[in-house]
Amino acid sequence: MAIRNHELTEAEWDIIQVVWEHEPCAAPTVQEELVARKKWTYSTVKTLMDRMVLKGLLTTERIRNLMLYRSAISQQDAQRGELMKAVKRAFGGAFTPMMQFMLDSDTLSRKELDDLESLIRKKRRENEV
Amino acid sequence: MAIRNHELTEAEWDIIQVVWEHEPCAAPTVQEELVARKKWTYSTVKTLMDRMVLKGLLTTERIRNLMLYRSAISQQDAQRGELMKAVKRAFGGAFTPMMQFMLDSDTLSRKELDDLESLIRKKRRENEV
DNA sequence: TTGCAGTCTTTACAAGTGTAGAGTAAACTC
DNA sequence: GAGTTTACTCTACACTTGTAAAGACTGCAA
Repeated sequence: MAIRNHELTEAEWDIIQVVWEHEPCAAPTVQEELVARKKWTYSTVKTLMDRMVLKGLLTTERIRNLMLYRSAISQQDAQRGELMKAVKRAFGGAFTPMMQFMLDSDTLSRKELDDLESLIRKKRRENEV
Repeated sequence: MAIRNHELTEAEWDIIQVVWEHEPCAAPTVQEELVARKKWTYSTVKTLMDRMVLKGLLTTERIRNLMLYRSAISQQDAQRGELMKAVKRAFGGAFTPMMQFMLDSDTLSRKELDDLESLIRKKRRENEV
């Protein structure tokens, strides 16, 4: 099973996030969940979801005449894909320059810096064991 | 001057990177630089570049009958935009979860972890001064 | 002064993305 | 069982993105 590059579009991100939270779920559920933020009609959501099935991002199961959707990729995989894409495009594929950039460019708040440092410490302790 | 969200497409990234390196430069220069990797014809490159001018990503200056291009956004801005987009889409807009993810998911090598740690130390020292 | 080399302009087109209306079918309601 | 609701299917359309051919212009070389 190859490591596939899961690239989601903006709209697909909105949808799959609702699916992760509610799966298995039907298209109307997703639409209701998103209508406030996105003002999408049912048709729009349903079309997007069906296209995602074609792409292998969601799966369906028909129960009588209700269509249930599930995610076909994990949140982790999608997150990794998105992150990789950014690193590849903007930083030549290497993480260290990206880190460098974040640290140098006031992208991170002081709090975030603190958090990051303690995350690393923790990680390091785990590894040493 | 608002903080614009500079979102570049894949092809636009390829092009602007050459422009950053050579600016001011003409379209044929960019095409020659990219033809090995991308196999784009002159027409393709020129079309992409002109669209980028319309979008405000590049600027032009006509010198006699040569068109010179310059980037209209800095590499930093573009990098930040790309990073922000990923963080926004995949991690709810917060950096700490993204860091957490990288540390937890074997996205980073040991070397990268080391680098990161020393980057942070350095940053911290600078801040304390 | 005619043609060639280099550059630019115009136009096009297929695939992907966001968006949705209209029609249909099943199911609940009275 | 007829009407209303709910969900689904089919079709469409505009915009963006990647890709490029064809034609036009211009300045230098012979």
